[in-house]
Amino acid sequence: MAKEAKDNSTEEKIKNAARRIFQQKGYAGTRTRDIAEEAGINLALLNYYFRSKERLFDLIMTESLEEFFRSLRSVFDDPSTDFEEKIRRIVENYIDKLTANPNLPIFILSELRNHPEELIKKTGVKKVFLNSVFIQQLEDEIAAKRVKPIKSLHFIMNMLGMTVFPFIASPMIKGMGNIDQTEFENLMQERKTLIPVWIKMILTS
Amino acid sequence: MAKEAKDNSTEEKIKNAARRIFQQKGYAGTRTRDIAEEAGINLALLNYYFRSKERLFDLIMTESLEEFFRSLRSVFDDPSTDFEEKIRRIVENYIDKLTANPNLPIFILSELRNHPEELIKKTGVKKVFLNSVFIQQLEDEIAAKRVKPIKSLHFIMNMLGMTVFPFIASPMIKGMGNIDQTEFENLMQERKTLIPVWIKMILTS
DNA sequence: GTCTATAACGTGATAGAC
DNA sequence: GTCTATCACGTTATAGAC
Repeated sequence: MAKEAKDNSTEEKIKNAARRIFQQKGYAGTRTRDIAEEAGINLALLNYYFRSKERLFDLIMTESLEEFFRSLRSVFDDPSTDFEEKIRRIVENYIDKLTANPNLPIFILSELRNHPEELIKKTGVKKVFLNSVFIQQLEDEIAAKRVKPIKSLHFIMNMLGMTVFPFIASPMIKGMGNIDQTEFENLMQERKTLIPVWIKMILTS
Repeated sequence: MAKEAKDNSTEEKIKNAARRIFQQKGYAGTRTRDIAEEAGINLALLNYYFRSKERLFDLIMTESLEEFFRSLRSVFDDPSTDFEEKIRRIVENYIDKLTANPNLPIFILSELRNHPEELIKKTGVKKVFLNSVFIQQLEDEIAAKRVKPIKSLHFIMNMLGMTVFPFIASPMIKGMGNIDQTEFENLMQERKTLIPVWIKMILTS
């Protein structure tokens, strides 16, 4: 073997630790010592590889955004699926990603509070949504009177609200329903099929 | 005048400054010096009145939770309004409160990440929701077959998701739609009447 | 590349004059 | 009650040996 597996290199170990802790505690709440300990390395190595806490954070944030929006963009702009199929895929995609990584949305949205303009740019969020095939298909459905008129932003807020909000509020939801993590995840699996049905009801009834 | 107006007392000035900054930057991201400056007083006074950053934070958090859940609880448990009326009032109540205080949900939910158990207790969230008149009315509607069966938690996630999520994600929403704060608030006003209609569609169509 | 030791700095908190 | 000055400590970052 000429090289180590990427995941075991020191650099990757630090990045993985940093990702976990930054996403859980946010930038200000994270100490570089925690990252070093989580990575099983010495604190000095963090600065050796990444120069500073801030640069490491920017790297993690950029990768998180990139990784999260890339797959969504591919669904939004897939010309080979119709409107309803896209809804199903988007909901499924989000629920799978957030089940695997429940802290991601609140991490992104918390940090967004403090650096809105700059992070919005990085997400490329305008291109992903406003000019997407998906939104065009929604407008086509409305024009053809196959669905009732609705503003694109209202539609998006409904779909993302129903899908993403439960993850953001999961401690609250679990408290309200007296359920544990497993039961919560089961509910979210149910929502994969329920949300597209509900959205269709909103658009047609 | 025997007493100063409450809002102008030094103690209140510090509390108001602390509320603004804690809610915007979170506990870890806030420096006591920022609070002092925002309040227009000296740093030492903060400790004179509130003993420590942590005690001041606990006070702000407790009051934020209390203030936020008290009015909701009164709607959830009002025996004089029917099911549909409660939906309208809850949505309206949330949208009004969050329009006035948009940082509140992400503040609470971010800090909840780090102290779930303890904050859940303070909210009294179990009593507010699970045993509320509102949820009982939902179950009655289902039993009487006036609405289709739906799990209470799914129902709550939908209602809160549609209502609260846009505020949490507002920088993202504004970026997506290329809209400013005023247009965003107009959309939220529209949602006051739209969301109850959408929820009804989900329950009956 | 990796470590130990430490410098440099920021932040929460307090002492003490007024 | 309010201020200035300062302490005590924790954290980021670096120097330097290996």
